[in-house]
Amino acid sequence: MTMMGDPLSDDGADHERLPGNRSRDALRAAQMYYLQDLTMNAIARELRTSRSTISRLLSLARETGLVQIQVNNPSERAPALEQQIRRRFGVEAHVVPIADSVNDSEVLDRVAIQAARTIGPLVDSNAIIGVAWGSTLSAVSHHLTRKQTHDSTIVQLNGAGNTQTTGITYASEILRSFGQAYGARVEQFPVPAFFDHAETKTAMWEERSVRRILDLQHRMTMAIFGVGSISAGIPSHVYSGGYLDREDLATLETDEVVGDVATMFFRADGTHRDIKLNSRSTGPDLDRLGTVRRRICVVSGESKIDGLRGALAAGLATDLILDEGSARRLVHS
Amino acid sequence: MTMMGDPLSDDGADHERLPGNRSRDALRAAQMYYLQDLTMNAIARELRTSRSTISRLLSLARETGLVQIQVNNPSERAPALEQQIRRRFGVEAHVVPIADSVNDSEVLDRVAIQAARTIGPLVDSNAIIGVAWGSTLSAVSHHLTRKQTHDSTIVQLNGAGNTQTTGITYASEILRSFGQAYGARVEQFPVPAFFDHAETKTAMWEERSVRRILDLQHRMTMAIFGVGSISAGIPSHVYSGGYLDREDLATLETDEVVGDVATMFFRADGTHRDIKLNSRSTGPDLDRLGTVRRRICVVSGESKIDGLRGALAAGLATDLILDEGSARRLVHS
DNA sequence: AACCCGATTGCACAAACGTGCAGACGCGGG
DNA sequence: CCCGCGTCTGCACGTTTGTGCAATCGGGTT
Repeated sequence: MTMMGDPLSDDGADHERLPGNRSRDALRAAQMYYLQDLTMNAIARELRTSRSTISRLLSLARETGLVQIQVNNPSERAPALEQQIRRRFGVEAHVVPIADSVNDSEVLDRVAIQAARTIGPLVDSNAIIGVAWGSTLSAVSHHLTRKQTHDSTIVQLNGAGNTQTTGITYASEILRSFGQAYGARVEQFPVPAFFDHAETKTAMWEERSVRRILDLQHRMTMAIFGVGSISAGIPSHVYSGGYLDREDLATLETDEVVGDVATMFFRADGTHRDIKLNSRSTGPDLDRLGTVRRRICVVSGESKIDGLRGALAAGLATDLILDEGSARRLVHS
Repeated sequence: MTMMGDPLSDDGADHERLPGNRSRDALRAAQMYYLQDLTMNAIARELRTSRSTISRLLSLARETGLVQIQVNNPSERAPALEQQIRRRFGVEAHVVPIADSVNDSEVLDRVAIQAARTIGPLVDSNAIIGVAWGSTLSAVSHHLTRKQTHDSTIVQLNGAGNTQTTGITYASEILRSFGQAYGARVEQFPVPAFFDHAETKTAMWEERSVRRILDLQHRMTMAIFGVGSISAGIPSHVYSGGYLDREDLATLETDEVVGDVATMFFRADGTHRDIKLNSRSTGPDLDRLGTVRRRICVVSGESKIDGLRGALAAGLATDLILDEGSARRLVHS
């Protein structure tokens, strides 16, 4: 059989180019597949192309957010764990079901996928979304599903430079993914994670280029972050990646820090007064963070539980996405 | 391998019975399948059961509305046909893509499936939903996806009795399906489709039992109906099912009727003054119908196009779900 | 015209999935 | 206790779907 030119578009009138003619075919195919329950074979016959093309069109439709699949947690009779967490900690919990047997890196991956799909529907136009960085957020960023929005902005929550690398590529990759998925502007925060001297921070915070970012953060409608936990078996990026020296780590211990969100530290009871490092950290003021409408915390792995407890005590999150094992440990003790 | 008792519920604490323990497993499975992209095999291993069970659990999850798949029509750059219809007729169009080659009964079926899935997301709690009857609505009713709502009511739009059968079973099956799918009360309208004497209707309309239904109809928040078309190749139920005698059909012609919605007739220009049969019909007053917030008209098959044109001229619908062929004929002439 | 390079297609095969069927289970009645 | 009946399970098979690969297309450049 020989080729024929673009057999799918049989209404060949207007050739608008940007939306991609392909995406219209994807919509057609998606309607037939998901709304009419035809098989790919049937669709292929009807659109005069091969089944594999349809398979690929459907992939496209899913990836670009044309098709949205949501699993709704029928409110009241949600799984026991989620209810308990909501009652005890006052956050909306999304527990990711995972058997205990799976290894940590797979847990992270699966939590990340589900987090990405849970976040998707919550994003809407004109949003200003603060995004932290770290291994958790990195994993999430790889699985975002696309969603078209107008005039949205992704803003970096805290600096990422350190003494060894500028950290820029790592953090900016994460931001870029978010921006691309939601069609949003990306605003990086080009400062180190920690200043060496608090005075430098004070000075920088007066710079107009910095104030622009701070202003965006001030107007955030949504924040997305993981937590760091000092006691973690595998310590977070922050505690091992060359951001802090021996002396810094010592002051954290003295200050009874249990964890951090976006490189701002807190204690087990949620307080953060007088924690020395915070005055040099570029993360958002935690009191102010607590006023953001929607604050989504993603946690994977039981080792982060101490940090998580602190973050919850501090009321940093409105929504919590975490694996089942951690959820169990959170309530069962 | 031998059986073990209920291997899926490993948290065997509370045995609430009504929600069905099974549905919790279905939720778990659905999350793993649709949100974490695991294969059924992997899920089966993790939940210690067979892949086929997972397959069935997922079916359940879809049927009961635990999983909702929606294909969104990215607003502005919607297919040309839908835009044209919206502009020319002022209704939100949902065109069901179908090649011209398929036969009429399959068209009906596929329009019905897609209609059911389009309606689903629009239904919400405290709704009062008026539902007509006819072959189109019957087909739709077979494909509704479940959705939990509180305090919703399904109310029959027009009587269904005729001289040969009471018509009750047919219409009531449709209503029952809707009620079950949305967890709603069902209010039947136990009157014939047409009274023999207009005075009887007037009298009945004063009865309290009837007034209760009329009152519900008055407070409708949504109405769902097909259209009848007199010129249809295959005439609608109404025109051939023993509801009307030869004389009635003659007066329709005299009155220049082109079609009906819920057994209320109208002309090509959308008017319905002085159409004699309407005074004996039990359908809703068309002027009043036009004030319902959401009015969904489902049409399949090009033969109904004349009736449809009349209905659109009368402004009876806010949303129109129809097959591609009809949509094309609607705009291309 | 000849060439090249990335995008797109259909093919073929492997992986994943749906479903009829027969056996196992739980429960109530004889 | 045994039997019957409806429900649920896993198996086996056929169907449906994903994907690496080679061929083809389109359009831009030398």
